[in-house]
Amino acid sequence: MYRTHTCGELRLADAGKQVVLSGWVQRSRKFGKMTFMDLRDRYGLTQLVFSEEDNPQLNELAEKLGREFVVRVEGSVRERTSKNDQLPTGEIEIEVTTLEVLNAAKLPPFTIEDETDGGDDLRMKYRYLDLRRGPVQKNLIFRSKLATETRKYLADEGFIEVETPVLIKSTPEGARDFVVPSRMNPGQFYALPQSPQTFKQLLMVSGLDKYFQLVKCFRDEDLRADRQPEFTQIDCEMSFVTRDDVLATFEGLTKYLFKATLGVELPDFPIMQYDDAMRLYGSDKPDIRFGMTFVELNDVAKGKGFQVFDGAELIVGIKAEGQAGNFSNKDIKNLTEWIKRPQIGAKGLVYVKFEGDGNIKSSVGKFFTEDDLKGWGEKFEAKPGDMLLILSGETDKVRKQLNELRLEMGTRMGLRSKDRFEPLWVVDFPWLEWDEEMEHFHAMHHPFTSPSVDFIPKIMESDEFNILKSAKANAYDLVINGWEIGGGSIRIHDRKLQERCFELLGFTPEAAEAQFGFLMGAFEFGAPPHGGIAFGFDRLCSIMNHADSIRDYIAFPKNNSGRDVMLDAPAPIDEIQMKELAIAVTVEKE
RNA sequence: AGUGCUGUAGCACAAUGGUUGAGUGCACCCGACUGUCUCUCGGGAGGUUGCGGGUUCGAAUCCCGUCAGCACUGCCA
Repeated sequence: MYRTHTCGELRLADAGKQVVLSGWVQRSRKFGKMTFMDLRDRYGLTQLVFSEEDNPQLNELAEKLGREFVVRVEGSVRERTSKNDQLPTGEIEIEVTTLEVLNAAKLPPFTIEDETDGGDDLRMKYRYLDLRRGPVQKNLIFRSKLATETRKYLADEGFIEVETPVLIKSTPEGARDFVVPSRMNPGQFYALPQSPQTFKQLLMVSGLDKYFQLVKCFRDEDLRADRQPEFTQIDCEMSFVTRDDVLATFEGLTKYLFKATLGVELPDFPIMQYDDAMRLYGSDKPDIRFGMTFVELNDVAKGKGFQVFDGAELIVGIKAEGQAGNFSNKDIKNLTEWIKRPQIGAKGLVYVKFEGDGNIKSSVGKFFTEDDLKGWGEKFEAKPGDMLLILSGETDKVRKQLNELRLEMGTRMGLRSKDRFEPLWVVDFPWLEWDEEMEHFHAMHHPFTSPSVDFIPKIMESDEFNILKSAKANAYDLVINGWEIGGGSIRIHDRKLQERCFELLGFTPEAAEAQFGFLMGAFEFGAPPHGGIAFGFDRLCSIMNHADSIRDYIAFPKNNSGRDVMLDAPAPIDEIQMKELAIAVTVEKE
């Protein structure tokens, strides 16, 4: 027998028991004629004691054991003479009578401790050692708990989990597909799903009514701290529902998950129009933990002879409360440099300081009178001590830039508290987006998203650009603290509307039929109205725990360039394999 | 594809805007210690400064290239 107990469970009440423990040697401390050793497993640490006087051979063997040796010990539990109140098992120790080395261990490349000395890349190369560390195990345990609670809630709500295929068909729309060659069909390829979208819609046609799946999805796009090429979604679909039915169900799920795993009671989720989110926050995923909403100045700042503003499509600013005294000219200059970096790309930054003594200072003081600037202040309800930061330019760009500035100022002013979760729904996204370069529309969400009911007749009948562009999608995103956690929509379930949608997206009827004929065909056999949502599961784990990267919640993640550094994958394959698959490599590396 | 930061001992980092000896901490090895638990104390070993080239009397340091890691932009329907 390898063990009667784990390394985390023995207490003072167990004193006197004969026990068997197995685990890894965390660290040993030689102290004169005694040796203390911490034995570790997933459940905790237990101290082992060896004494040269009681058992010289055993003590000598114990002294030889290095870090991470795997051992099995027999012995008796006894009360410690000096206790350790930092440790759950700190009141007891094991007086070892038998010590068996199950496996020796080389010295690990970094210390396997909660506060490791290893850097990220080294830890990823030896991820199996990194995963021995408490904080990393804690993350995976959290993830497991979140998955269990998700299944529990959705099962109680009557959802059934259905597995959908991983080898499917490539579609050119949207993200790049990972592709798998077919040996039995030379020259042909499967694709890995970016999401089980069409399958879950077909399950609705089948009458399964409420479907969910914790499912791996794949996208062959560049990575970020919050983006991996393979990731997990809580994928759901429901029949005979309106938007508000879906929102209610998944607001319920989100609240339940926060309560069950973190003990956090979330407030009710406000619903924000996409247009308002863009106008007030410059983002479709606003961080509403703090205000500092945008105020537009076109009506009061134009026509005064300041050419930058006069030529701008939009003049818009934020108010940094009480910051007039905190930003020197040098600070403002640095902030201006920051926002002019190519990643943000603003042309310049205008400030107005309403100083505590009533003076007004501004970078555009020579173009505007004090009354002008006071007028701006009124729009912001600025008080003495406040500072305005103003950008101008093309509407879309300037909103995006000011969004970055707002978030940066929020961070600097300590307004983005990690203790608070502020969820909201963003709704009524545009249905179509005009692509200037390609000169055609593409779906903002995806081509199966239904337009809002009011727009359906117009879309079916009109080809007028402005009507099409103004159409709203019956789509919704869940945003928490400025992170997009999930998104979904009410789907199209009518063949004619779906055909019209593909037509607007530039598909020929033949191309639409070739790619999505199976779905449109299904719609003709009694498809119910339906809609759904998908949550980014990895992302949900990381935001719930304030992690910087979703990698912390993925057992074996890929690095920045999509490589698994532990496996050293991807890698070339054998000539024989290539031949069998009827494929050839034409370029080694670009 | 682009921009930025980083690369020095097993690990984390230091070394003036160029020259003398590339150091510190952790880990490791040896020794001392009967109540340690971040033990303590004494001693020791450990380096192609990512790689290639250039400038110079002299390069970890400056220049060019390259590779790798990270962050961001594009991209992610």
